[in-house]
Amino acid sequence: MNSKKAPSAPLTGFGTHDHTRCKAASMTAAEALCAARKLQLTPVRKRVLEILLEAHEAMGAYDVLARLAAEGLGSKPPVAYRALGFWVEQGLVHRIEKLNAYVACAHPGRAHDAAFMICRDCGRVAETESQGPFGQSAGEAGFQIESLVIEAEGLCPKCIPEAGA
Amino acid sequence: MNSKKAPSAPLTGFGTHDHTRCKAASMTAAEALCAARKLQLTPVRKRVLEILLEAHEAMGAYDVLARLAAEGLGSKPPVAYRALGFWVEQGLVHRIEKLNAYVACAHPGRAHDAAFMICRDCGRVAETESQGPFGQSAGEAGFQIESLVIEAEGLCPKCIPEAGA
DNA sequence: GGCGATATGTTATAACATAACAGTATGAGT
DNA sequence: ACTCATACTGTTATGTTATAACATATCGCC
Repeated sequence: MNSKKAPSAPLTGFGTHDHTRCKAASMTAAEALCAARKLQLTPVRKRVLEILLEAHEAMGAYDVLARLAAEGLGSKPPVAYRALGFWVEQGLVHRIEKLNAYVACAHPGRAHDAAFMICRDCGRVAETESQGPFGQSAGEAGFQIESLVIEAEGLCPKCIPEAGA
Repeated sequence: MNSKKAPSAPLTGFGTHDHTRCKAASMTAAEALCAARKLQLTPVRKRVLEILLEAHEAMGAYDVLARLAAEGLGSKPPVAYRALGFWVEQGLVHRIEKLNAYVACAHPGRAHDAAFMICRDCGRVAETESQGPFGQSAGEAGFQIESLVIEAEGLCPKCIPEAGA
């Protein structure tokens, strides 16, 4: 009985917000970042980030690719994977392992370990920041953490029976 | 310059231990669990769990399948995926999202949210328990968590230059 | 011994990802 | 301007992971 409803308004968190502004802010952050790190903000890269920001949702690599292809910007998987990989490296896009999907970072410009809440009903994804899930145990084990995946699956406020809208 | 060395001794954590005993204990736990929940411990299911316990390492579904096939226990992907899915549902096997792989639970019989440390050099995986990575934020957001993925990638003690063996 | 439920066997294909190499653009140094 | 090195994109081909759908078998129960 999953509703599989499409989001009625674009959102990445579970609340709404001024999306035009957030998109513009992210693109500005991307430009600044590329300039600072002497990286090329090429048409494919730029467009891939825009696509994710416009969707404001987690998208599969092939979904991104389809949009690129529709615009004549590359039609083969490596084109999409390379651009996505570029942004993931730069921290402006996160990969959601549980979904094999990619989402634009909600906090560009700030270094952070992202944590995600994934609604199994509507599919929306909200990004928050991690609270250091390993406590002392990684340090005690002598393990040197380089990257972190934190993803919760469950029901978002709108999809919880009763409590939802 | 990654060494890609195979583990010299079987281990799931980064330390060694009495593996024969841990395997037997897990199989006993599995039998008890199936009896308690009135689930069938069929040959395929049993063998899949044994394979993971013997490997004592994260294995891909197709690796598990290859071993099943070698023993005449099923040669097509769904056979392996179903048995793995069964154990994941029962909590005796965890899926490592970052590796698309499966590993026998190191703490069978205890309900827990698992967290993993994955060495990017030697590929070994250690299981610990989670510290609740979302703090208040999931509750505040009204998100109802049903399952949790926590995976750190980095260097295990043996693979850290200087500090290692 | 027939029925429902559960599990396995099998075919086929979907979905996700990358290796390898060819071509193109850009920028630095001369 | 020329040439070289570097970085990016285009393309082919293939590898890897996963599941839908349906057929067959097995088991417990009445």
